[in-house]
Amino acid sequence: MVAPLRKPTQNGIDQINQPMKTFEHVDCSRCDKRHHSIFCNTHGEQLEDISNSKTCSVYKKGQVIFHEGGHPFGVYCLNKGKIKLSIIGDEGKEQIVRLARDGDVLGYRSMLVNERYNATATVLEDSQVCFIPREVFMSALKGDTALSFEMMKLLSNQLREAEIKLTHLAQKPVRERLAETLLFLKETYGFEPDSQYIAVQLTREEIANLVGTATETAIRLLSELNKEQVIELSGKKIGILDLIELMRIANLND
Amino acid sequence: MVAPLRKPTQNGIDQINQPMKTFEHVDCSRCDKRHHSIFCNTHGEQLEDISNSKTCSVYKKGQVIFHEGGHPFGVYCLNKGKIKLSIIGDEGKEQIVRLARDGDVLGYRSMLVNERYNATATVLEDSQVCFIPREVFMSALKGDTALSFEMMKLLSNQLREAEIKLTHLAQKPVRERLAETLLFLKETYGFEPDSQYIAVQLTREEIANLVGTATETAIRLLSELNKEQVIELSGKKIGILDLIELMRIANLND
DNA sequence: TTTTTTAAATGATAAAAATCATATTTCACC
DNA sequence: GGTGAAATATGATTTTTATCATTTAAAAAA
Repeated sequence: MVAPLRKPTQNGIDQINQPMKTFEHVDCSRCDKRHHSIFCNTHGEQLEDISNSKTCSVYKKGQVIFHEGGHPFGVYCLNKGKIKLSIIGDEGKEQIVRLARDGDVLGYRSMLVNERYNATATVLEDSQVCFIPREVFMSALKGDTALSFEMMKLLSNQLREAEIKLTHLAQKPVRERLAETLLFLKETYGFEPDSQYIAVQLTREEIANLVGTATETAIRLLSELNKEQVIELSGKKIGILDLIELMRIANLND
Repeated sequence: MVAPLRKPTQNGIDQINQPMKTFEHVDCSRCDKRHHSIFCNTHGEQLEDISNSKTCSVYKKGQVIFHEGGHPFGVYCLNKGKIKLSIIGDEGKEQIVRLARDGDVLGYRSMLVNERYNATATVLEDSQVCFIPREVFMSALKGDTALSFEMMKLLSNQLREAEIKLTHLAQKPVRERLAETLLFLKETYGFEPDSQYIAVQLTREEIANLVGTATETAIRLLSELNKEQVIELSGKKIGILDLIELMRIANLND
C-alpha cells in the first residue's frame, strides 16, 4: 500500500520529501552522466565506495529533495531530471538561485560547511536522484585530490555565476534580465526534440522568481516578446523564434 | 627616484597596478592573521614553501591589485588593509561584490578554474599585501587536504552569501538593503577605536554600488537615516547611533 | 462532463527608484 | 588662503516596476 500523493502547494513547494520508489541503479563507473560531473576524474576505491553506498530514488514533480533549514546527511546526484534550488526571502517570496540538470550534484555546499541547507531543492519534473551518504562523500573528498579540485572548480564557477547574476540584477532592467533568463533556460535544458521549444516547463511565477521580478511583470514582458515574434508562447512551453534578437535584447557583453 | 603617483579616476579604479614598495614580511608561521584565514591548518613544508616564495608589497589607496580580464599568476593575501572587489557591468557601472579585510585571500577563484579575473581588486586604504605564486599555492593545495577543505569552505560560504545577497537584491527595497549594507560594513570592518564610526571610508557612489542602487538614491536615504537619528554622517564617516533601529530597518529574518 | 480551483492575461493605479538639473560643500593643489 | 574639480546634497520630473483588481483561460477534481 503506497501513501496517497499530495499535490504541490501554490508556490510549487511540496511538503512530501519521501521519494516514492527506487530505480534500477547502474554502477557509478558505468554511469555516463559521471563524465560531465565532479566525479569525472574519480576512479577505483572512491568510486566503488560511492557506488556501493548510494541509494537511487525516483522523485515526482513537486517533491522536495531537501528543505531550507534542514540538516544535510549526504549529497544528491541528479541522474535524470530537472530540479530547482530556491531560497525563500523574508516576505515568503521564492527566489530561484540555481537549476540542476543531469549529472549535477546538490546539497554539497551545506555539507562542506556542516550547516543547515539554505536553499530548498524541488523537483520540476519526475527525476531519478542518487543519494550519497555524508561520510562516504567526505572520505572520497579526503582520499581523492582530483575530486577535491573538481569540487573547488564547481564552487568557483557557481560563485562567478552568482556574482554576475548579482550585478545584472542590480543594473539591468527586467526586460533584459528576462531575455537573459530565457537564454539561460535554453543553455541549461536545451530544446525539446525537433522543436524550438525550451525543454523545461515553468509557471510564470517561477520564471518571475528566476528573473527577480513580479509575476505580472514577467507575464507582461513575455507577452510583449511574443507579440514581437521573438518568442512563441504555447501554454507553459516557450519557443525561441528569433535567437539573435533575443540575444540582442539580453544585451550581454560578457 | 620614485615615479609620480597618479590619482584614482572618478570611479575609484586606478590604472596603476604596481605596488610602490615591499614591506618587512614576517614568516607566515608567525603571521597572526593566518589563524583566521584559510591557512589556519597549514603547517610544515607547505607553509614554508609559501613563506619562502611570497612577495609582500604595499599598495596605496586607489591602486588596483588585479584587473577584470587579467590573467592570474597567483593569489593575494591581505595582511593589513581594506580592499574592494568589483565587477563592471555592461553599461560601465561598478558593482562591488566583496570586501576584503585582514587575513582574506584574493584571486583564488580565477586561479582554481584557470580563467581570467572576473572582478577587479582595488585598495580602499593603504594596504600590505602578500603575493603567493600560482605553482606554490596550487601544490600546497594538492599536498594539504586541510587547505583544500578550508578552500572549499571559503567558497561555500561566499556562495551562500552571494545567493542571499541575490535574493535580497531581487526582493527587498533599497532602504532595507542600505541598512543591511551598513550593518555589513560594521561587521566586516568594525568601529574606529573608541567611536561609533564604521572603520571604513567609502564614497557615496561606492556605497550605492554595494547596495545596488543609484548614487543619488543612496545619498538621499543616508540623509533620511541621518535625520531619523539612526546614523550620523560626518563627511565620509558613518556613525551608528541606533543599532537596534538599524537592524529593524534592515528587516533581516535570517 | 461539469464544477471548482488555479494559473495566466490585462487594465488601472500607485509606489519606488532612476534620471536630470542645479546647488552646495569638500578637498586637493597651486 | 584661494581656486578648481570632484563629491555631496537636494529638488523636480520621468521612468520603471509593483500592486491591486478583474477577466479569461486552463487544468484538476468531483
